[in-house]
Amino acid sequence: MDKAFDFKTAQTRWYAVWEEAKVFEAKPDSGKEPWSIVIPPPNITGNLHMGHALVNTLHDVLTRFKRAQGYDALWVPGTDHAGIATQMMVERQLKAEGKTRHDLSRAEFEARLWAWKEQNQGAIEHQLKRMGAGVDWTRNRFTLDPALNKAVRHVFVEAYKQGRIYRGPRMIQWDPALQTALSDLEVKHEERRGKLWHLRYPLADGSGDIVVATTRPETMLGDTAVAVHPDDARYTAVVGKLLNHPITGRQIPVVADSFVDPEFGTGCVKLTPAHDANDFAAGQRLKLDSITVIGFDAKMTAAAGAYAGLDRFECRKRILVDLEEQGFLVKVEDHTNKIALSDRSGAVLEPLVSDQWFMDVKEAAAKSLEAVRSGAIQFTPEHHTAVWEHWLTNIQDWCISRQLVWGHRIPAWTCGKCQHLHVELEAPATCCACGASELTQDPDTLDTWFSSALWPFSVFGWPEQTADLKRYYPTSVLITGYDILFFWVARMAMAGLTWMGEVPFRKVYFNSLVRDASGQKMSKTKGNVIDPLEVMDEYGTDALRFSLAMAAAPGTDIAMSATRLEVSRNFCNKLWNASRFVQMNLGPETSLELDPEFGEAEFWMVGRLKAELTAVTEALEAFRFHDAADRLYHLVYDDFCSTYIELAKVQLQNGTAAQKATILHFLDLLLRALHPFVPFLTEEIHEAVFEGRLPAGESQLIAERGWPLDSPLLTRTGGDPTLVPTFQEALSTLLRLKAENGVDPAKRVAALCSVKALTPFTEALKTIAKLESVTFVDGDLAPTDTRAVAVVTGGAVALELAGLKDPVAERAKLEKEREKLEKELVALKGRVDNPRYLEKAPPEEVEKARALAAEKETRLAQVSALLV
RNA sequence: GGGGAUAUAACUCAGCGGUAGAGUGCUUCCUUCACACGGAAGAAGUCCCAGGUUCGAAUCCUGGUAUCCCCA
Repeated sequence: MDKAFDFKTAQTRWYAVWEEAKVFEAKPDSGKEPWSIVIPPPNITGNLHMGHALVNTLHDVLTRFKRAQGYDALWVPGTDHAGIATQMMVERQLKAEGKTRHDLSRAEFEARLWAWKEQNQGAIEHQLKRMGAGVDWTRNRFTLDPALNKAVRHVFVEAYKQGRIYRGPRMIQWDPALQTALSDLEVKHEERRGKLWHLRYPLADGSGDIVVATTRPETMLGDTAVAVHPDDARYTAVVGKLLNHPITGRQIPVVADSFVDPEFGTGCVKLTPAHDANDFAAGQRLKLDSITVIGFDAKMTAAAGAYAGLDRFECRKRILVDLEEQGFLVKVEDHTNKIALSDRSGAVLEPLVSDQWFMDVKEAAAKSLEAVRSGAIQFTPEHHTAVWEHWLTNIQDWCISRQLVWGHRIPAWTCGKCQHLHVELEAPATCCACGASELTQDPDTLDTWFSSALWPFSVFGWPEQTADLKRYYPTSVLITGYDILFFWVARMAMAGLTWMGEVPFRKVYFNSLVRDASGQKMSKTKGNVIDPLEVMDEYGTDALRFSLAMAAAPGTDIAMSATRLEVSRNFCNKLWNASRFVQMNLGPETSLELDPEFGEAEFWMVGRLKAELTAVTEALEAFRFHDAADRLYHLVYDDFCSTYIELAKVQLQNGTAAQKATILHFLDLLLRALHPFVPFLTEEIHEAVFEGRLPAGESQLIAERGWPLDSPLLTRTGGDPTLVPTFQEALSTLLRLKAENGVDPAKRVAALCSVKALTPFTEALKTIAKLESVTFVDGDLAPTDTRAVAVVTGGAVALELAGLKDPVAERAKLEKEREKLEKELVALKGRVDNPRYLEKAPPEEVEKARALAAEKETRLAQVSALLV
């Protein structure tokens, strides 16, 4: 084995081997219990970013863990067609050629989109392989696959028949840049400094005028009323009167409606039902006319009269000039208002009335609420249930149609002759109402999330009742970012409960956001993006994965940094070198088939392994990835490398094959537990160390081996579990005495020890602490002029330091320890002597406190004795 | 306007009712035969503030303060 772990070689070798061995393929006929998870399908437009790296690491850790535990583990991969994003990419490409999509026919444009998909889909898939993602590629899906399209059409047609999907003119958020409607979720609100203009509207009867306040004067061309609050005494007299519109001269009424906020502006608002969601609703209630003055191109329509053809913002400027000239502009105030922007294009959205398809999701939302309330779906971290409650109880109908080409085309056809609407799975040949054959399909496609919502069952072939569907639905777990709780998780829950009659997943783990080293959100504009592909080249894929797992504490965002990555890279190298050391010293005859031989160190080590592997297993079951990774980190570093290997060095170098086999067994357990986190590293070590040493019938690939907690080795007990910790204490105390007294660490001095139980560790103490000798003494160790003494559990240790001892420093140290012990004892005594404590605290707690107090007291006595 | 989260060592964060923890950084030291991507020793914290519950609170409750996120 090389002196350092060469991650570049390891991480390019093994994926193909695993694929070849079909390690990741589901085994429906294995008789094993199924365990399944579906990937949050990455966009085909995307490249692997830190978010993907995290979510896929966690998926892979869990899937490999479950497979090792003996489940038929299935991780379904796939990609998402990403309607808007993909279309934007291809339109950009066309623009470079000096064309727009309107220069192409729909079929030609679609062909370009598919070509782009074919060219780019491979990128993200390749990047997933680089991460080591153990997905079942034989079940790879794409949201526009014919089978998945069938699922979409099926849902659409059924929901339409049930009245859950309908089409109608509604006020929607229109993106003038992308030329499509958006759902509420695709809108982001931003605060911007604007103005509040106070405009005078004269009463038609000449009895005066009223002043309205508006943030969007250009929409006044579409005013059909002015509204006040019915209880607003200032305006009671004018309700019902007519006004002369300052620009159009049209007469419009003053109406009363309680939606008006009397505190805002003048308490008077103009109503423009065609261009504001509140006004639209008021217009419906009050049966007002609606005049559309801004078109889908964000320019003023013919209805805007003299302003027709102007851009909406240009129109605003012009209209304000005109209002001022004619004396209708009363006042201008600074005003901060929230404006609606397109999450995709960034364009200022225009609320417009438009004919769109909607889905009524009230019933499905109620079912989803119930699923979480009843525990049928469990969230980690739990607090997301509050967000779930809040959103689903206030849910609005979902605008599902998009004016895009790339996506699932709406299966609706209109008869050119009688206008009859057909919603069918397949294109009807003739109109069922009039028999005509001139049917045109709705040009629009569905919101991308419409198909994503069906993902947990469409990937298994639904609506066909496939074997996979029966076996792997509902999936076991969903792991995804909390930022798509509404977009995706809620919609999957609704779809699953509606169409499958069962939750799509039993547990949801919301992973955190990965931020930069200082906790800032990564963004291209800030230039603080950490690219996982570069990280894999620089630190290794295993280091990246381990860093992410270490930091994945539920509910806390991850600050990713070079330091973190270095820690993981160093850890990988440490494990590599410990393995290398073991490997170097194994004779050819050492194998896992030999019966391991146990001594004190082995009993202690197996106890540590048992405790930690149990805790790691529990942590993984509870999605405490950070806890699992952290325990393994310390198990390797502190217990295995720093303590056990040091103790076992003699056996490793000069011991019997059986003694060496014991060490080999421990390494085997560690590697198997670490494999889900660092698959390339462990596979590489497994090959280098265990080739020819595995029991017959055991897989040569660690990816196929079992979870170590089941190992019979872990049931071995015996020895005194306190010995090794006491040895560690004695060792570090002796080293401390050396350091404090300025002794060269390499200088061999004589040591004394009053803890007789440590006799078996004499050689270890001598070797590791570089001592000339270790003499065990009866009774107490008293300090002398040449002897530095320190207290340890069960006794004391000392160094003979003729001419080297620094009595002042040593005394100061002891005094400090005494002070600390006294302070601790006061606190402990205060507790143990308190009758209320004795009465109320649990007995085992009292016992623990008493034992601790006794121990401290002994130690204090020993320290004090040394100070006399 | 509504909802959620976070405040612990210089930094990034665990712990979340019973003696304050990790990694990094810092100080001092070690070219020791697996590893300097290493080893040893050490210093370092009114656990945001104020109340309350409790025998006992960094941990639970209430109210502040600060920061972040989401929804309208």
